[in-house]
Amino acid sequence: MGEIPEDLLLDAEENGPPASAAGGDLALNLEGFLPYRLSVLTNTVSRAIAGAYSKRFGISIPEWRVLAVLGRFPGISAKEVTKRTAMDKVRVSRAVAALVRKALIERRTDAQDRRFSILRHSERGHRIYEEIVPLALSYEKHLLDALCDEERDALDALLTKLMGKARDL
Amino acid sequence: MGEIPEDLLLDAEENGPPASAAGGDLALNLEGFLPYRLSVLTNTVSRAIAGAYSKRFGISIPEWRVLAVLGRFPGISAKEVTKRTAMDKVRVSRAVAALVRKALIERRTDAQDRRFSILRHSERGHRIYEEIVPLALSYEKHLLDALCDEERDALDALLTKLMGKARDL
DNA sequence: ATATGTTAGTTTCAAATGAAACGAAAATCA
DNA sequence: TGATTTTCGTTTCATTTGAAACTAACATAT
Repeated sequence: MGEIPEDLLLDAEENGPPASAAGGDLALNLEGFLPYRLSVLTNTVSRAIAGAYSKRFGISIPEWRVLAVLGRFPGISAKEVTKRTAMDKVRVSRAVAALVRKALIERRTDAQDRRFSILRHSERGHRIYEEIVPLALSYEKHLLDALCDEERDALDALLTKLMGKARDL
Repeated sequence: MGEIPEDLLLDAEENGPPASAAGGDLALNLEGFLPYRLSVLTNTVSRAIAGAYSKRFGISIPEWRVLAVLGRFPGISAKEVTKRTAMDKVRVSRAVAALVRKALIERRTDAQDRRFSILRHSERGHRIYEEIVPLALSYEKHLLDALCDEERDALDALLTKLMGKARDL
């Protein structure tokens, strides 16, 4: 997404009101439109975090996600990673391939069912993981610093509710 | 992003606890990690809305965003679109080119400063815009149906606060 | 005036993306 | 047993993406 404008969430009328307000009462002002606000916030956050590790460790966002989920669930298959990261299988496949190439994870084949892979951190991958986790957590903490305890609980509940609704198209 | 797993925001331990909890106390569980939750929610929402118009009207998400912002601010330049959509100038340039090609917007050159373009809906573009706006709004309404009035106000405030924090890396 | 710098917008090029087709392994059915 | 279907994961291919280089127009400084 690139540049984040300085005035996105500020006064929408700074450049004068729209010349025509689009027909009737229907008008969509992007600045206040929930899906749009979510999108801008998410991209801003993702970029900030990625910026903190992508250059330094030479890994992409999908690669970091795989590393992150393997930190909590060592030994799971690519299919499991798919479910736990909400990435599609092509992305996971490529991220896993890249991490194997960089020797940050190890891949075995499940002897019981040879369609499944068994993925876990390599030693070096685990060290990198342990370096990135505090970065990620501290950025999350930075974000949450804006909120008091009640607000955090409210946010948690709101995101859960919205996610529930978003799922049923 | 593709497939959204069914159990993403549910019990993280359904497949048994992690074999090892990643060294010390630092542990990042993606399911509860705010940036990740935002990302999944945003992608789910964006895809749902895009699905409602992209096939039917043959326009992409960036194109729709340009159309949307021109609905509220007819006659602005590509630079202005860039600021109001939070898209980088390359994306805007291509979206504008595509919309011009499809005759959904008209592009003139500002006589005062010939570097600037002047963009506005064509008749056909405006009709499409007026068809999509209710779709977008109804999806937003669907999302917000999950919340009561107080929750909506809370969400609004929370997003504003988070955006403020997200901006200062 | 002429040089230097800045801004709006486009193009280039290499990388990321995902739908669809694919191969291999396992499960189900005959 | 052999045939069909399903599942895990990879590959292919066409599209999308964005950083960097570029052009054109304007601004500023000398």
